Amino acid sequence: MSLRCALLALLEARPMTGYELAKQFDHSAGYVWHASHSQIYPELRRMEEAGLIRAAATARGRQATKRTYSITDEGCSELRRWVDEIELMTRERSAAHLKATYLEYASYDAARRQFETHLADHLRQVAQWEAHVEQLVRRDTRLLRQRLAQTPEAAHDAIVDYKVHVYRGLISRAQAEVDWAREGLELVDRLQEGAAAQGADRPSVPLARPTSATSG
Amino acid sequence: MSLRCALLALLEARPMTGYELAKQFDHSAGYVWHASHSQIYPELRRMEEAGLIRAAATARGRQATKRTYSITDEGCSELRRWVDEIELMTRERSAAHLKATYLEYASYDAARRQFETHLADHLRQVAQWEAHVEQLVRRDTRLLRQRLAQTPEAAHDAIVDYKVHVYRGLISRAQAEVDWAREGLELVDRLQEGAAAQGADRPSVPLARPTSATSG
DNA sequence: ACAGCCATGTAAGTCGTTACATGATTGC
DNA sequence: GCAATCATGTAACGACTTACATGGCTGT
Repeated sequence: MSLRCALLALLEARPMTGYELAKQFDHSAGYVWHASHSQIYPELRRMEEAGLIRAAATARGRQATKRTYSITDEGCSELRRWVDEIELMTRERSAAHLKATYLEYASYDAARRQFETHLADHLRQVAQWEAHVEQLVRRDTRLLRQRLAQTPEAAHDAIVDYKVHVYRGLISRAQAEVDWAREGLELVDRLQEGAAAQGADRPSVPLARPTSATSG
Repeated sequence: MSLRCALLALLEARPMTGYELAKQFDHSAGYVWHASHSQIYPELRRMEEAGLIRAAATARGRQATKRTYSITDEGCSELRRWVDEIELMTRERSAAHLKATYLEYASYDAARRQFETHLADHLRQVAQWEAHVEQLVRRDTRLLRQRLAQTPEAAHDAIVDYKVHVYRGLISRAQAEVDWAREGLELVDRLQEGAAAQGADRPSVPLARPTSATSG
């Protein structure tokens, strides 16, 4: 449902081709919900079949056709229905945190690399989102301008403020990840220093322990 | 790979049945990586086939058999390989944030309910994780005691500290979500007050706009 | 006898990824 | 002519969800 409604929301701003939609998922929309073109094209077909969007097909060359989708009234209703419905929380599933739980099996270097990567990734995200927030407050992304242009001025603050609030939220969450990674690096240093007497390259957790019976 | 390695890590502490593993995913392990029994049972079979774990089958009644799995040397190697490998960041995909981006289409009440649910969900998570951290620092979860019992004392700090660090990290991230939800509620209030002159129940974003051509 | 937990599975369907595959248009 | 970008798809696979389905054991 999320991909479907993300597409509806984008098309509410202006009609677009699948290709243009896919590109939006490489920035703006994709900063909060990622999707690849191989997922988008079939979904658009299903949405068209469901009457949520309508395609205007134009010929390109002799075989190819370009399909420009626009939202229908039914699509708008669906969008409204979706935003009014409360979104249930998904269960936690963080590969990075899962792995970090078991870093005692890793070498200190591997543990450090893990946190360094995490740090770099989230710093990059913070920068990206911060740039986007700046664009939003200046109201100068193409899509936002189009959306504002077709909306009474009384609604402009709401449109902008909700988006700014979302990206600021993502920034503080990512900032929490940045801090976590930095503290992780300090932790690895501390653990390695603490174990310096032994001079081991990793905490001495045995690889294969005596299992009850090594039969079979 | 994450589910597989989460299972391996659990079995490294002690042999368990699929049922016991599934229960671990309702607490501890499940606090960072959730999985249901219908996912766990087939995965265990595949892991057994791959030689990562070994099952000890015991009869229950005339038809049923109980399978207690333990990790093999190969499984331990796989676990080591996994922790030493860096975990790539997954692309952002947050349904709550996506929806919040488009709350201008929702009524103020719906927007408020959205943030209230988000707030409640994450407060619950914070409480859960904080309780778990306390257990970890006191070193009194069954699994942790078993893991420590079979490990040289020099490694105990690493085992505990990495886990504590993970859950503290999840707590600050969840705390960021809590703050975000609270600020969201304030934002809705502010927007509604700002629009009070009009007395509308939601920002005046038209449901169905004039599409280029309402043909078909 | 019944409830509640222990224990194990399957089936259908959704969602998402990676890789494969093709062709058109624009600008240099 | 070539590269970049525009444009649209399919196929195979893997991950996950929800629902269905069964049976055993323990204590009251």
